[in-house]
Amino acid sequence: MKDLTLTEEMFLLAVWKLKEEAYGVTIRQYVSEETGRTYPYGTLYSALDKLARKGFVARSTGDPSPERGGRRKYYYHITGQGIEALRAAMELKRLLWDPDTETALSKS
Amino acid sequence: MKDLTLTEEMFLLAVWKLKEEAYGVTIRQYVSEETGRTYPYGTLYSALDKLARKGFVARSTGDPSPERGGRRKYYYHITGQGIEALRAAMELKRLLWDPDTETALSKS
DNA sequence: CTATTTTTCCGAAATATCGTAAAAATACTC
DNA sequence: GAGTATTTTTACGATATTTCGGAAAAATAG
Repeated sequence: MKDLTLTEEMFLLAVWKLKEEAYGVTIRQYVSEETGRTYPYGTLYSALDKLARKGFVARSTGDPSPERGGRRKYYYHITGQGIEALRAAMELKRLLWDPDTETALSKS
Repeated sequence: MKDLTLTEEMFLLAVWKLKEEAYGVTIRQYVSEETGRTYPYGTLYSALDKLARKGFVARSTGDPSPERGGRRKYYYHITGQGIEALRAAMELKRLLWDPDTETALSKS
């Protein structure tokens, strides 16, 4: 099972959070707002590609009827596997982060 | 402000958790147990080096009086900056992960 | 045809990870 | 103290992976 990169994790969370509205631009904007860091499109789409290839997101073509023209959007949806990966990653971090958790060594 | 890699985050958490007992071998073992993944020493020490250079951990020479000989240990301690970095990273993740949190876009 | 929005492309540069043999430092034994 | 066993760290080239930039292309409405 491949791990999630930090940025992958970030973008995956964004996809998850944005639900029906997750496409390139909104994802980028969302991550930018939350992290204070703006990623170039190269990074964004490359990460989304990797997520798709790992089966953590799926892509669907958007309806071609926006407000003022412009290229068709591709929406991203988190998959079951994606949710699972996210949940596992978060679980691990929470476990480690939780101050009450004993370490294996501290029990000696 | 440099970000933490996923593995860096991992090792930093381990250092933090192991407190006075954090040196190469215990760190490696701890991470291995928690994640189910064993990192080679190259990866381990390279990550610790980077953490040290970023000021997130400090290194101190251990007392040379173990049980059965062997090279001197170098203990790692998390620094204030390290704690701050960890806290920030965790905070962000918790925020994003928390299902109740509204997205900027969902408020429209 | 023009304006607009979104995605793609792609090589270069930066980083991360691997593996493992070797070196260093120390205690123990006689 | 010399040799041996033990523990831990270091070194480092080779791979692999990520990230960057941003101009260009695609798709669409007016």
